[in-house]
Amino acid sequence: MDDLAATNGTSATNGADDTNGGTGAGSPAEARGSRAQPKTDKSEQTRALILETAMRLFQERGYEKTTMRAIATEAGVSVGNAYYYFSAKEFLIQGFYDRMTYDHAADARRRMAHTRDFSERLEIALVSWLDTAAPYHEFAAQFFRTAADPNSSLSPFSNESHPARATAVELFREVLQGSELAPKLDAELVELLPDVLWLHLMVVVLYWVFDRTEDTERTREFVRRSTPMAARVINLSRYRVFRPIVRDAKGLIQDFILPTIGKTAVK
Amino acid sequence: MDDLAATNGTSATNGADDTNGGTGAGSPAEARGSRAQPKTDKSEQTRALILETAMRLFQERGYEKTTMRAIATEAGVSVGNAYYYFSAKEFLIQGFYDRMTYDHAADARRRMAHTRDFSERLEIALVSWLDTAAPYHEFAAQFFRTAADPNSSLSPFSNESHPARATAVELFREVLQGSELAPKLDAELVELLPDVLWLHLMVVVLYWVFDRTEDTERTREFVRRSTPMAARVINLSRYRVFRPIVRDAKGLIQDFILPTIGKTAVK
DNA sequence: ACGCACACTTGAACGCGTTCAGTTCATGAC
DNA sequence: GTCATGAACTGAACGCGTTCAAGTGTGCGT
Repeated sequence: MDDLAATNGTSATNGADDTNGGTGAGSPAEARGSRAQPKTDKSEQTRALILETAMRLFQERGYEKTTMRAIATEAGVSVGNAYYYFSAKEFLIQGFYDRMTYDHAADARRRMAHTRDFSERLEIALVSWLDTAAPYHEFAAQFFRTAADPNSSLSPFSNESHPARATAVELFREVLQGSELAPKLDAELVELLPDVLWLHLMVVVLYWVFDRTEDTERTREFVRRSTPMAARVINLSRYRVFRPIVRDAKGLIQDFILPTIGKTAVK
Repeated sequence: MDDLAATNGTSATNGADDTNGGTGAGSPAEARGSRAQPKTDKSEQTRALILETAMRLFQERGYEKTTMRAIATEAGVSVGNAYYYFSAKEFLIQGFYDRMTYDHAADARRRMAHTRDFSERLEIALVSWLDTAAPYHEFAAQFFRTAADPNSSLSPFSNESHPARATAVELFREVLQGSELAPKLDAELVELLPDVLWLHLMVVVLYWVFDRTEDTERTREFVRRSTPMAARVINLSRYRVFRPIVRDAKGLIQDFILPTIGKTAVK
């Protein structure tokens, strides 16, 4: 946990969506999470220091109980300075979220390398998320509340940019592509599935957030049970009987789900 | 909109879940949304006045921009008094939510009375919700954020009591029971489906909250498309080929979904 | 009539997230 | 060197949700 946000950085974070893109017709002069580009090393260090301190305090006391004043004091800066780097408290979560997504993807890749069984790979990917997120379960609830705000840039859906989602979807593409199932499916479905599997993860996350059992054992059981079923449904989709219903489902996903999470429908 | 919360009351709201039930093992001494039972008429009037004022201001300015001070001033009471009736700002939403659920159920029943086609009845129920909720779309986002907090009693899941959910589930039971489909399904499925259909509504609500199109046209299109598909899936479940997968799905729902939303699994 | 209990009401005060007018500091131009 | 520019930083102040010690009223027992 100490290494969280240790590599401060722009990693794969923001590109150049400031100059054009979504900002045009949106709400006027909406403040972004932080400054566009750091000018100095020192700046970058301060930013990292604040983020690190915040993460530590969040874990120690929870999100709501950690005050901006406490973060600033503990980091040895002023409140105003913290706001210079993170334009609101919730943007501190953004850094945390990006980092965790990255860690999860790395861990899942490592763990599922040994098998080509789709169901197993999917389960590994999901369980890996639960393990990665475990230390933060306590304050995840409070942070989830923020993420559920459609106006917040923290929402897992929409709000252009947010490369964390792309990272996660990419992981699920690999879950599928690395399995023996992928070659058996038609190309269009292979194209669609990663996003659907990511949605599966979102459902698991939702379940996890509300899970009050020891070590979130209930969610883990849920994953163990739901994963083979998902695999079975996908597998069955190859058969003729299911053709029409699969077609409908694909249409629904293409027209209504993907656009919502910021993809243009496959033409 | 003027008539919202006009009939102040306990309508079908709380019964007698104060004396026993869920409070036992829960968090210690958690404050309930308001006092248990009103002692006087005047009390009831004041409460209604505050709720009415709050709802009006929420619609005029949005949830966050409406301050407790403004509500109190506008209603001609003190801030403290507002807190005497609603122990937090979010509990004002509770009143709003209860009321809307009730209105929705009444409207949906009226509208679907003329048909016995399941798909049509389901669509009517969903569209009815969209129509009922339409005036509040603007501030629903902010209120949804609150509802997503697992610790909040506003969460649509869990948190025992909350008769609003029971009302909604009951509506979907009628959607099914009043259709020609119900007699064709096995009893167990008929038992399960209302809750699943309610989940369907929750998905629609989620979609709706994020919907920025004019008159939430996109969500309406989503309902038009997803409803027949849901009907088809349920209809197909009767056939032999699907027997094993339906069994699995039922198991998953019984063991993992229903308990989460406060039902004991059907034995 | 008295007083007592308790529902009801008040508004100042607390701690918080956030803002902003200002100060410090580093860097490049001359 | 010195000075201008703007990034980096400061902390008092604002508005908010919420709390609480203290009031006011009302009905009931005696």
